[in-house]
Amino acid sequence: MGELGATNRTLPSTETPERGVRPLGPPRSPVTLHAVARTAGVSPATASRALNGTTRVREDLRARVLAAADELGYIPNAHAQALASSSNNTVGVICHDVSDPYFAAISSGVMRAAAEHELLVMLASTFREPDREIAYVSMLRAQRARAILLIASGIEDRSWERSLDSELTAYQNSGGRVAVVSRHRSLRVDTVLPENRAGATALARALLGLGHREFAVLTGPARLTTVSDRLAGFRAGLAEAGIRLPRHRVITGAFTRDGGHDAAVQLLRHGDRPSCVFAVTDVMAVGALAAFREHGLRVPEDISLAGFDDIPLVRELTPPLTTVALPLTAMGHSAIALALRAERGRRSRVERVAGEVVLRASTAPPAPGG
Amino acid sequence: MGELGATNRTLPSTETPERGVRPLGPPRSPVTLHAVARTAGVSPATASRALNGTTRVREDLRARVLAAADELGYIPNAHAQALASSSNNTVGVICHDVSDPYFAAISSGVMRAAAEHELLVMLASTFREPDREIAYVSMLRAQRARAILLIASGIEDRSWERSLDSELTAYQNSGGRVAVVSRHRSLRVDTVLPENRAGATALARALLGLGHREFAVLTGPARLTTVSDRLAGFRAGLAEAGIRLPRHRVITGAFTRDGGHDAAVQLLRHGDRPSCVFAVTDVMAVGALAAFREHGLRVPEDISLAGFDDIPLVRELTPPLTTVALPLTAMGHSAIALALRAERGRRSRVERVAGEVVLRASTAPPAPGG
DNA sequence: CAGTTACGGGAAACCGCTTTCAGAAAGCGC
DNA sequence: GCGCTTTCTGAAAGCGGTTTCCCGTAACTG
Repeated sequence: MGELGATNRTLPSTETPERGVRPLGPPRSPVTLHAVARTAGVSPATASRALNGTTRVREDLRARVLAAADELGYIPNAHAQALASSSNNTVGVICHDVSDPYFAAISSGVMRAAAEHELLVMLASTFREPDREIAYVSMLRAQRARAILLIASGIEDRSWERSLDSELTAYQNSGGRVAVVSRHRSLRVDTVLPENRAGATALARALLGLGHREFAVLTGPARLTTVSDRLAGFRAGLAEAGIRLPRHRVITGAFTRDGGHDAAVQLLRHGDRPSCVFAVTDVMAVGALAAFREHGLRVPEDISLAGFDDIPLVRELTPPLTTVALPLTAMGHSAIALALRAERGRRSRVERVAGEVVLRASTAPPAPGG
Repeated sequence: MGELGATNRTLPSTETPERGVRPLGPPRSPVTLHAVARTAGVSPATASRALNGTTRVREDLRARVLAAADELGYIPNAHAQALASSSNNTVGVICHDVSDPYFAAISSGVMRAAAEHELLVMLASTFREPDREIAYVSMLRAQRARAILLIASGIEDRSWERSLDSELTAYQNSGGRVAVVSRHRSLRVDTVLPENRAGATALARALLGLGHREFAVLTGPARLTTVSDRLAGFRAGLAEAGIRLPRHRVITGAFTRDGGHDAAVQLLRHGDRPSCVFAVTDVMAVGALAAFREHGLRVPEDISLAGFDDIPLVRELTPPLTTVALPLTAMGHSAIALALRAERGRRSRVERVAGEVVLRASTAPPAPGG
């Protein structure tokens, strides 16, 4: 493919005989720093200094350079800059699925922080394929990204995870910074981690406070600490009231809306119905809510439902969802801050963020006859 | 809310003089192609060729190079590659707000297409600040991105839009490709454009078919063709039944959930209530639904509500929203395809995608006593 | 007024890779 | 066995900047 000569208007008959590709202007070659320097009547070195302000430059020269740059429409070549200065201002963000509202909320904070720091964000979506995740880390390494953010990135397969870890370690050894949001990792990386246990325990207490005694939990892949912590925390909360969670009331599903839906369906198939269901993520809860409705159950009259995360969407549901609210946007923001601060020679560390139980209409005291 | 510094509990003593920054491995300098070539006993040129497969290389040499690269953990420097070959594989995507579900759905397709083409996506969020939009185009120019995608990017201010246009044109003149999704632009750019008029007209017909005669529309900024086309299409549909839309029944709000909410509130303040409301985007409809509920109106018993776009979220609402469904993910995918195809010397063009009316429970025949 | 010092600008090396260009080696026909 | 192609390989010239190093000049010192 014709990667070169991207601007060949003059090639008459190579490809199809289409004409008029370029509407206006000649195929002028890109304006380089040298060109700017020449029209300003200074050396490239001076032009560079004037543009970047790294060193004092006589005011009149500086003005001439700036004028020339402006006149020529000079745009520095970021690749050349990166190469020469061996530094750049890009960060990579890797997530499973850009359309997941959980990710969207976090990345909103990431984008804000990136804007504040004048960083360019390279976003990669793995579609939950582990090899893709590794490939992206590799690509970001090639780009010499200043930091890589793994958002809610969990690989369930042990061996894939190993290669991911080694890739990340290699990246760190070459000076890169890794920050993980909302996942525990064995690596020494900056981490923004919700208080999953405590949050789930608090939620359990709140639900107990409503009078519930019969619970079920819809969980995700057990290997993820997010799941196990929330489950453990919830169990701990129930235990305080002497309540145990029977095995058959813990249903595992995929970490998606449909996973929640299917888990809920499976639960209902049992016949015996808990009075209250906790889905370990809001996204799963959304699916569960739909499933309950399909089965003719009213929430919260027939069954209470609670989630975790407080993605914006759950406020629009009917009924709005009780959940453990996490400052998702702030978490994304923190991740960048952490990674950047780390650059200044800090050792990696974990920032824990608390969740807050928000009782909404999806939970209510159990029906008397329940 | 405290977007910054969310919850740092672990701060030991702010800027303490920490040691032991690099946990393992010496600060080995990055492995270059030359190093690979040296350990393979060939010239850098050959190493490059072996790695990239641009030219035939004797099999044993090729093997040695590959082995050396693997052993040394060689990762090419993308900047150097880009500089030397004056080409790269990055595309830029500019949107208002990454957490907007409309964007999320589209960008999901973008990411998929990017993965297929082995492209790296640089994502920029403008937060609806026009200067930011321009700044990002400039940054993407500096990065020599192969293409820039503008997703639902509309600037309401004329003068800002002019500078954006000139920036984009300059980019095109230097060989860049611009693709716009879901916005009409005067520039000669590749465009993926929904059939907003036809979709809205079809929706109007469907609503008329339910028996409605009293309508209101919640619109966005009038300068955006998305808005004006949908409004005009809706009007045209109503006109077929001899119905006109009174001025006071067309309320303008921001293109957001809250904008829809506020517009709905404003509408209700009028006292006289239409039997059916059309929000020009689903996102606005979500806000409107909430507003109706706050005012004690039942949807669809008291008032019907329809949207446009079919973002995934509206299926989870109660009632699910009637809307004009757009293949959002496919649109994002197309945008990349369009931009890439364009590189091969095609002139820019417009791809129109049809919307399909999906009647859900948020619309019903008007109440008899209406 | 001579001797330093400080300051700012230019030449050139270099960042890490790709890609001509030309030469060496190998293959071929006669 | 000789001359001509055909294949590969290596040397070297960039790609477009940044930055070191050095030098000329102006400013400062006694």
